[in-house]
Amino acid sequence: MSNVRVRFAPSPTGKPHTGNIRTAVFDWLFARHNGGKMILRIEDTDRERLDPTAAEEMIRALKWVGIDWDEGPDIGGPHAPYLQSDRRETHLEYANELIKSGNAYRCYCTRERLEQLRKTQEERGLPTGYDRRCRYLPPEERARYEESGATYTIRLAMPREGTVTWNDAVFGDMSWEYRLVDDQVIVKSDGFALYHLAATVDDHLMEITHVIRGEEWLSSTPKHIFIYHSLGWTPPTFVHTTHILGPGRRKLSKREASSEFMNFAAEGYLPEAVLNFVSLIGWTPGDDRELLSPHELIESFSLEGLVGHPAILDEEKLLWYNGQYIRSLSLPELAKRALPFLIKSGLVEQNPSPEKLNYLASVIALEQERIKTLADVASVADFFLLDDDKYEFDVKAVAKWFNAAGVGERLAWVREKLAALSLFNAETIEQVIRLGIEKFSVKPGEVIHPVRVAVSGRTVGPGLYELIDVLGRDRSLRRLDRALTLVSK
RNA sequence: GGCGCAUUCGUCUAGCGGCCUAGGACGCUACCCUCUCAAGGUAGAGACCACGGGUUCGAAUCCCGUAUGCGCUACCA
Repeated sequence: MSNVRVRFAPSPTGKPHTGNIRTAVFDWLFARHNGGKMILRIEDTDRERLDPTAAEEMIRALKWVGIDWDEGPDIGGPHAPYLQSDRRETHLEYANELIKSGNAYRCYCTRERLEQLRKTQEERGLPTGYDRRCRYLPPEERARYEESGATYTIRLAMPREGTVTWNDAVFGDMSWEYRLVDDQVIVKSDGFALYHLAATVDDHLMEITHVIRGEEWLSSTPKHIFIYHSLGWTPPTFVHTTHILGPGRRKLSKREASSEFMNFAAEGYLPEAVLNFVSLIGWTPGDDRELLSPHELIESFSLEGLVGHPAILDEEKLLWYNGQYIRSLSLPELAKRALPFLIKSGLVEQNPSPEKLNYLASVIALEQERIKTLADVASVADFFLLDDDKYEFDVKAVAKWFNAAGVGERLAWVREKLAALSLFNAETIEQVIRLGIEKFSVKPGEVIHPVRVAVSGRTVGPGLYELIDVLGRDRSLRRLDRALTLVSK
């Protein structure tokens, strides 16, 4: 399949949804796996729901997660335009062709009549749908409508009998009775084509070979196939992907942070982790691998691995992925990515000096295996960045370690020894602590823990010797002094 | 209501008739490592394969029914 062409066709009606992006990911992996083309098309035919910033945000989200495309509204391509509203004339052209061949017709019914119709159908427990009044309009009545200049929509004249079949790449052999399919409106009274027509025409004209889209489209595929056939075209392969659900197997609601895709970026997730995670929701490489680089994802991707049932997005697992990727990052890279989060939390100034950047790197080196998101750096390493008289002491930590007998004496002793050290590094610091343990004949923890609380304010964190080393002698001594004032005499 | 799709550990999934007394991962528990927290390592608990019928020498795997969930049923996508 070297001529594979797939398209991701979002409608710009709001913030990018995780489900949308996952579909884009599948498109992209499939295109790249086959050496085909990835096309971005913006389906903005719904002028009422249009959100002017949505397309940009979509592009930003796609780029963030690492997806690129070969043709699109931003870069053009051989099948331009890629903004669906710019293709209006083309859609109309084919709508008229459908009318000419008797596969579509103008419908003059008012919205009011349609609403009334639906209401009675619902009341009587009948299947809802258009009653095809205008399809069988007497010629003279039709002429009257035309002369009066009445507005109209264009509807598909669906076959009243027969069955349509196709092979869905995910769900396998599908078959549908045509008589159950409604005479769908394909052109609105405002002259814009509806999805069914627009997408079908564009997909064909853009030579799309595989239509990868959400399973909500499964039920309308018969309409699309009917359009393809009516126009004498060959339908593409349909690939209907199942939905991503929220906790409780409910639809991923806007309430869930994970539904809005770029929240992942804001929360400090790495794009490569998100890509890996999202790829594995509803798709499996077929083996036991969990950690796959973008390259490996592309290499392993196949339609056969697509799963036929919806999946719940498990944020705990995403967190694990993120931790894995954070630990695999080089130090400079991690520092670079964490910096914006530090700045945002006010721990680091806007344009830090090279010295500060250096210090940051050594801090992050100590915390790398302790964080799961970039945002965690701020909470876990704040004491490194706060002034020596500003970092906070954890109340419980103080209560536990500063009240024991002899703590003040040990802390003061350590303070003096550290001050006297000619060479100040993790190794010599450890020697001091060890010496203290021996001198006071106490358990290691009885020296180590109070010192840790003294210099960091808490009981958890990196190894004490490295911690003090990074903090530096002057700051450590100041902190020890500050802690001494808190120790019960 | 009609039509369609789905149903394996809490979660993501492997499985495409015998290799399954159902495998992996996240999470959970215990232990090891250790100055704490992590990370890492080891072990464990966790699924009567939704339920009921078939088909077959043999079914998680094929067929039918039921239940449940989801989707579609718009001049939204």
